[in-house]
Amino acid sequence: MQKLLRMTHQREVILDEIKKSSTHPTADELYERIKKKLPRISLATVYRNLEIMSESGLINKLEISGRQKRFDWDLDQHDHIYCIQCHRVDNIDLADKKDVALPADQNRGYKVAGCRVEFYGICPKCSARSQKKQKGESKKMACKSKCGSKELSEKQREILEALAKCEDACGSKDIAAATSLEPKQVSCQITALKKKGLVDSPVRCKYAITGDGKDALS
Amino acid sequence: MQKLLRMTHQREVILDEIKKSSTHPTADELYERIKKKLPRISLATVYRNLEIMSESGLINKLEISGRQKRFDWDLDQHDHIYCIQCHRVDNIDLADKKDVALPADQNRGYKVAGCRVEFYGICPKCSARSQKKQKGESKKMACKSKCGSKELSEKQREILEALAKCEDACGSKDIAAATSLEPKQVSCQITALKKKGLVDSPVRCKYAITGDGKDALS
DNA sequence: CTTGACACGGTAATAATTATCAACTACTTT
DNA sequence: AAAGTAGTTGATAATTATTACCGTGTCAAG
Repeated sequence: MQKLLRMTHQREVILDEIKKSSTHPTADELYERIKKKLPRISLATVYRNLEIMSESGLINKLEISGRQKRFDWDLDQHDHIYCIQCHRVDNIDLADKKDVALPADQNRGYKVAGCRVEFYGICPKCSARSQKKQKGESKKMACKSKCGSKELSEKQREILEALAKCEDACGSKDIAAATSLEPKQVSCQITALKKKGLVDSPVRCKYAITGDGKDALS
Repeated sequence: MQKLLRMTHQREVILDEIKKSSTHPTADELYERIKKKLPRISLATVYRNLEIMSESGLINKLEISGRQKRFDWDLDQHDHIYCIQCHRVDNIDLADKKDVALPADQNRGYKVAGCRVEFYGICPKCSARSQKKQKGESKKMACKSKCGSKELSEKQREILEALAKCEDACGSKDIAAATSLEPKQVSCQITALKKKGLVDSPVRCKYAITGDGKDALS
């Protein structure tokens, strides 16, 4: 029934790379690592083979809440804990998992195929990091993604540079004057910059650049 | 700390629509329903407000394995079971959930914020459906989504009719223009139609109706 | 040595979501 | 009430992660 699968060089290298990882790498992470050994490999090949290998039971595909899929060489039953900030995933071993059985009257007619228990929280690294810079409230922005909206548009950069020059907080009119942008555009961009945590508003309607904002400029 | 949020008409309607649903609708599903009441609303507004409302605790955002996010008006702690075929999500109530505590020696340094228990299986509708047509090999396609069936949705019929009128293959943009559907919807539906064999693609990115497709129209 | 199934790399397409932005509306201050 | 600021909206572009497509290449069986 199970089709024999050809063990190509690419597949060997992919499998090898997964077996080496203690974390649960994403397709993308694996691709980056594998490229060093097989510079000509295609991202599509990595995805394709991860899918094929997980279907044929050589590896496990993890579906952790709402993010990229991750792959695991450990085929034994175990559960996971993940970091809501950096999204790393670690293994956990739940001894009393069998207690979490679905009462028969609760299955709503489903043919139950399995159960996943997922813990979530903040990993050691992230809690260390957030202690360092707990001054900025930036809960969401903490490490939402590698480049998630960190990039500045031309207008935003212009505004930030203008703000960097001012010693104290200034109103959007001042900024508009300093940047040759229209006032309307300024207030719109200020909002965006505030969301990114690069600008804050110490007084109503006055804005100043934050530490992060200065960092973003350099 | 929590900013008061302005209850606009759009937000009212969105909230209202969620409260009405017994299922756990996706942003897209909500958009489709809301459009009937507010034809001018933008999909972005729906996404934006779902995010804002879940952040401010008016609704709950569900992160079920590897698919679209879903939204829930029920703020009480409860868990879910989902169908691995049609991806519907139902509530379950786990009395003995507290037994699934993470042993202190297992937390791997995480500050644990919570735990999610997810059951999965095949929902009553899907198991009924797969019994009926177990002849067809189609393992994956069995009932991948509502458009897995032989029935034509309104949109699909519209697209097929448009294609029937064209002599030669045309791109999805042309179809979108001819049908007054949004291009996104068109390409999604085209894919479904291709899988059903009612449409094929003689040239990359160009589509034409097949014999079966013509039959399906009559 | 042909044949055909499978696999590869490159790239376009897709799906879901998020970002940007100009126009607008609702609040606050005067 | 006027003026200005903050927050919202619709339209659309962009992004992220993944999958589909396609022409070419490889390998093993007949």
